[in-house]
Amino acid sequence: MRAQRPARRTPATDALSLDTKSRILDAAELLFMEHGFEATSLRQLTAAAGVNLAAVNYHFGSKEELFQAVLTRRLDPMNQERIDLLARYEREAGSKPLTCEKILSAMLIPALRLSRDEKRGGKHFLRVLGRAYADPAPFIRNFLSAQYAGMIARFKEAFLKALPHLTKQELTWRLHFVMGALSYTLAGTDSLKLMLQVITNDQDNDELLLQRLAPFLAAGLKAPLGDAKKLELVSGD
Amino acid sequence: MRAQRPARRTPATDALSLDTKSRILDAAELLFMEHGFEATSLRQLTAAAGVNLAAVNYHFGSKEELFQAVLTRRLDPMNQERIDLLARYEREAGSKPLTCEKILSAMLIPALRLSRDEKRGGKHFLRVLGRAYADPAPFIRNFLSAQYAGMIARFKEAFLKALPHLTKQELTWRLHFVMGALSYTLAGTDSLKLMLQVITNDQDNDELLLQRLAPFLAAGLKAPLGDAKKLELVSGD
DNA sequence: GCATGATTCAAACGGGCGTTTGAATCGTGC
DNA sequence: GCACGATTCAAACGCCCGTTTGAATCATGC
Repeated sequence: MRAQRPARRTPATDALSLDTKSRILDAAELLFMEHGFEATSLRQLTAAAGVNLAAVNYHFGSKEELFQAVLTRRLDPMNQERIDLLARYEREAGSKPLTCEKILSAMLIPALRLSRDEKRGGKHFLRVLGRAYADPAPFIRNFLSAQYAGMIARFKEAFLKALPHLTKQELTWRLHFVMGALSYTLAGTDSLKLMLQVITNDQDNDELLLQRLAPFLAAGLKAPLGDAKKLELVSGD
Repeated sequence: MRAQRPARRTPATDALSLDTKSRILDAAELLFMEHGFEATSLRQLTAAAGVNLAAVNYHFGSKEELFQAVLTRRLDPMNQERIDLLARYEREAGSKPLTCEKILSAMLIPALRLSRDEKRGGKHFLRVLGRAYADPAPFIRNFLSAQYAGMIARFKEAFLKALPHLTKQELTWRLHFVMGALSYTLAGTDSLKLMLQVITNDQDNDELLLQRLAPFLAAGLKAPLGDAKKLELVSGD
């Protein structure tokens, strides 16, 4: 029933006359960001893409598979870029262990590059991704853990060398916090900016943002092990 | 059309025979956590609560207003508890400024208390909340910024005193990161635990978690101001 | 220039959605 | 013990959903 892609291409003179598949992916990226997965209907999506309603099921199979395609289109290259950058840093450092900041850079820079690249969906995609992290739908959760498993394992190994005072378990938690702050920050809904009264007119916004995030995360990662007595559920007064 | 609450109460001998309103709120909290707002239908919700389909519209007006009621029921007391705890700490400290860790405790402890209180919805609510942070629906975003404005302003003021080396703007960003790591962590979907291969059998899970989160966040908040040259978008090799 | 398979299209399918309605029931104050 | 407002209930309303269908159109290889 599904087709192999034929060799046909529209002459690339008009940037708007892309593949049907690409037009669907672009419209989906935008609308999933604006309204979320559940609240975006295939009717408004195909209308925005200028394609027939049935095209999504024809090219992607289902709405869920379309969502996974939206994610994988950007996420696979970004995570590969992270791994490659980390490998390059390690090569350049020779036998010396990388600093925590350097490893963090290998995580943040590809995300920042993507966010600034309007031709690759820019910020739209990162918002969709940040929202997907919090989505309880099983097909999303399974997809994301599969997508991230390799990259996370690779970076955990690198951080372990850079932070020898941490146990494996402690590092796992701290990486969890890092991912939290990162996804929350990159997904950055406007309401939260409003909530914190951040002024965000600037276009180089994200660059400034990551320059602030990196020292924060590096300090957190390097923190000494906690006393396990700092937080007490004191009830009486 | 809407009614004032009458004095009627079922005899509290049976914990399951609550108000219709409370039963709806409890079922909504659970289902919104499991499936999200959009993916939860009023039919399954009212069936789970054991009430008539029309009861949601009768008691709350609409599905959206029900969602706000679910949030406000827990969030208002929790944020008030945070403010009160901070005030108590300040009183106890006299004229000395609070430490960063102490202020953080005032933020984290009420959340931890709530998360461990099964009678107040326990973890369910915090997941709903974490997910709401990432939701693009305007009615949710406006509601959340209104709910948080007072609490955040109060804590920002306290942190400013504890961290005199930070500018107001820098602190705003760091609080943004703190909220990100906190909400992501408390919302903690299982997929992310899976992704990071965290073993989470323990029931006192959340307590351990916050004991790890607090030193991480404190270190991040106390970090020296960044160089603004650490992150470079180097492209060539 | 026709056969073939890929793609597009309009239309319809069955079903679930949030909300409304108006009558039945309940609980209380008089 | 009755009147009245609060609450519950079954049923229906109108609408939009994701998906499927089968015919029309297109692009290509022979």
